[in-house]
Order: sequence, then structure tokens, then C-alpha cells
Amino acid sequence: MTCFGDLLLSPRLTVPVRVLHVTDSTTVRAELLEVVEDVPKPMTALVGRFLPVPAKLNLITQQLDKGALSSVVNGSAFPLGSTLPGPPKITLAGYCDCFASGDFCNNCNCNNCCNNLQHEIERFKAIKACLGRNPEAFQPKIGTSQLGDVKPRHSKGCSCRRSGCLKNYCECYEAKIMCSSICKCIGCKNYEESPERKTLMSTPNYVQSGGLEGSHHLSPTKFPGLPKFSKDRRPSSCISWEVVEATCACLLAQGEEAEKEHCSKGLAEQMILEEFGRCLSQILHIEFKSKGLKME
DNA sequence: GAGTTTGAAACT
DNA sequence: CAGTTTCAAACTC
Repeated sequence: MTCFGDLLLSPRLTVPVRVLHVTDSTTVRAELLEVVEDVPKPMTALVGRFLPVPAKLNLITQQLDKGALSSVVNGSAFPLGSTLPGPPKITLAGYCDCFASGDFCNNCNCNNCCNNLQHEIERFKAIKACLGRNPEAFQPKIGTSQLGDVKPRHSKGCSCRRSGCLKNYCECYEAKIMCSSICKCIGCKNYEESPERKTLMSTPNYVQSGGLEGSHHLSPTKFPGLPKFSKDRRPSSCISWEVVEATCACLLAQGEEAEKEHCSKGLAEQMILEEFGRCLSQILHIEFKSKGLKME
């Protein structure tokens, strides 16, 4: 059996794969055809929160859940923009914080939640549909518009009408950035010279209520590039933001080393995958240790 | 805590 | 693309 297709690891990460063979009734063996170069921030996809990755990682191939892979490996199964049978569940739409930020729901209060591994196929369909409507649906909304820009800005701009862009209803204000020319807001007071804005900034509660120093409390829906560690949604897993960043750094370092040594593309890919294997192994080790479990 | 307001996302 | 509906978060009382 040889089958080519794209494996949707997360809303922001599609990896071309070749299915080699079905190892047993529950797993398939697939080869990653392309090294992940543009690693998005939510590396959680790669470290096992989006797909069940077994403790023992084959360096070149991964064993993936059959349902998950077979459902997405064939691009024709869920073509971009395909319609969903019936209305999508709320937890599989942009209204849901977790879904919009590319994560699974975890300890949320949602009803009939489908944003979990039990509804993986439905979830992948929803992601495809979402990306069909808006290819940048899962991209962070705040960033620099072009290279060389110093100030971050909202990628789409806000459309506020009544808040004057000086309340947290406004995505720009919530991110503590100025509204820009791409905003479609009416009666905007969120600009550099705005006296109302200056008054607001001088109030003692400004930082506490979401100023730059409190930026980790930003809504993950609106700013999916940020980790959701605010309030009562601390992850139960050891895959913290620091772990994710460290993993990214390790992979990048390995890539740079391969480049420095003028390795072939194939060898560079293998080096990065091996590094990823080591990272994953360490993460799993910590995870198991924290739960008092033993690794096989 | 309940009700209202707000604006993004989804829908038509 | 524009108007409308739905939704969850922000806000007010």
C-alpha cells in the first residue's frame, strides 16, 4: 500500500506524508516527506496533543492513529471548502477559544464538546472548512504587517462602532496596540495622540487590566499565537509554553547546525527529526514522571 | 450572578 | 460584498 497525501497535524501545520503500510488494525506507518521548516508556535501539534504519538518514536516514521491519518491523508476526502453535514458544533467554530487557537478543549465548560480526540474526524473537517473560508483563520491576528515594521498591528484591523476602540471589545485595544489604517472602526480614539487614550493609560488600573505587562491574559481566541495559560485554564500537561519554545529552539539549532556543516537536505531532515525524537522523548519522560507513570 | 452590550465569526 | 444572525466575552448593575 502506498498512498500520498497531506497530514493535517494542526490548523497551521500540514505535512506531506506517504502511507507505507498498515501495521495492525489500529495503526498505520507513514513517512514524513518533508521536514517542517516553518515551525509554527503551537508546537503542541508535534508533541502529541493533536495526534496520539506513542512513547517510542521511530525517527523517520511515526505511528499514527489509523482513523486520524486515513481521514485526512487523502486530500479528496475533505476538499477545502467542502460543506459539512448539518451545522458545525460551536466548539468546532471560531467562537470557541480552544478551537480557534488550534487546541483541543480541556477542562472547559462547553456543552456537547466536539473539540477533542473522540471527534477527531469531525474536527479535521471543521478545520478544513474554517481554512476554506479564511486561509489565515488560525494565524495570529497581531503581528508586524511587513518586514522592517517595528510596531505590531492587527492583521485585519478592527471594526468597532461604539466602543471608541478604548474598551476590550476592541481587538486592537485588547492587544494594547494602536488602530491602523486597515481598521474600519468608527469614532476611533485608539491612536497615538488621542487625549482619551492618554487619560486611560495614565489610570493606575491600566497595566493590571490588560496592559503590556499583563499581555499573557490576552484572549487566546483573538490571539492564537499566545499560550492559554491565563486564569483557570492552566494546562494539566507538562507541555508548557516554555517546553514548546525550548523544543522549537532545539529544532532550529539543529537545522542551523546542519546548514553550517553543509549537510544534504536529506541528512538535515534526519538530524532535525532525530533532535525532535530526543525532545519528544524528554517531554514524555517528564510527563510520565509527573504522573507517576513508568515509560515502556 | 444576572442582564446588557459589544464586535468577531458565521451565515445568507 | 453587504446585511443579518449567532456567539462568547466584556461590561454594568
